[in-house]
Amino acid sequence: MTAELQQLRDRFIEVGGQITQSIGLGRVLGQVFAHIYFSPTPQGLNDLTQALEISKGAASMAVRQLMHWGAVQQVWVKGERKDYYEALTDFGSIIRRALLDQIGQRMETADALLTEAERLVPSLQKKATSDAEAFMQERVHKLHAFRNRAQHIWDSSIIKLLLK
Amino acid sequence: MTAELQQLRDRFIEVGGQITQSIGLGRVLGQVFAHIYFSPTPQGLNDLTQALEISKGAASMAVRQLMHWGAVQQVWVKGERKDYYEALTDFGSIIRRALLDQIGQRMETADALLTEAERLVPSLQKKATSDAEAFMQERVHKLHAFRNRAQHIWDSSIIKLLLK
DNA sequence: CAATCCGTTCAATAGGATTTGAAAATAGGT
DNA sequence: ACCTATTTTCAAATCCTATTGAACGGATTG
Repeated sequence: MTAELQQLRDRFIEVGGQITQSIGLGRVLGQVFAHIYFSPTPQGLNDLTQALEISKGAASMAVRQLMHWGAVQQVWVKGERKDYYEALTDFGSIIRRALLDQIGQRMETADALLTEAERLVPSLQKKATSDAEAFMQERVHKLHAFRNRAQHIWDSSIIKLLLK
Repeated sequence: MTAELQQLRDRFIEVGGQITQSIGLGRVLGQVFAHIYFSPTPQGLNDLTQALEISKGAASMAVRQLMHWGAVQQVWVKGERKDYYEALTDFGSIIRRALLDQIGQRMETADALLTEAERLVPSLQKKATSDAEAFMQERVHKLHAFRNRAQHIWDSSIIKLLLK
């Protein structure tokens, strides 16, 4: 491989790390995927620790996360005891799974709170509502309306990504 | 305001902080917005520092960020010198602006790299390409293809959010 | 079955991001 | 023009998260 190509590859690894870092997944994850993605041969943990100068633990964790999202798969290299990995390239599926995994629970947390708020707030309508209570009602209501719209947009975007 | 309502409000503030925290925007941002959103009257920096127990600096920065995304607007309270803020409720627009702002540059960075890669890689086709070079070509090509599709999905999702 | 090789775990640490708070800048009032 | 109230800035400190690496467990080999 020419020095030029190697340099390009390193840049991809760097940018991959920046991207995952910036979305709160840690630098290593993106770097590991980029490294494997640009490796013509399956890569073992050793290869990762050496190429990226990270610890075995970090490599192990990153690879497991990537497997969980189907970004990487284990391959069998005959005559070798080590685990080897290669990249999968259906980015749509990968991102879809990662998004569902990452954002799913947060949506549930927010949903739970909204549901509780709805349970509490409508009961106010019966009382002679103070200004403060009426205001609270309106705010919760607006939030609820947006939640429904967001849900819809979210679902249809996810489906789009899912389809080839 | 009843104790129950106050408690609910605090929970929204807490969850708001968790959400912005988890997407790498810092806890304060979400808390400040939630506080203002659930305040019937315009809020000054003092109100924020007291209610959320944060420093004046943090409050100032959070408010400015929120203004930049149109999540909050300054309002004039007559007879007061302080700046007061109230929440805007067009969440679609707010999120759209925040996304464009946050993800925009990253996309550009990645784009620049891909463009450079494309510039470098096609030139390889003329040479007698080694296996390594052919492989690199294929990988860059797949990435490029995805980029185009992602661009399309991104744009149409953004437009959906934009429209009421 | 002892020795070795790998992968995983997790407490400790390093590194980085967030927050503070004092100082500087700005705007308002007299 | 000065004084005061308020906001903004940014270096320093704090807090938190990602990463390390030693210890463990499981699996393979001779």
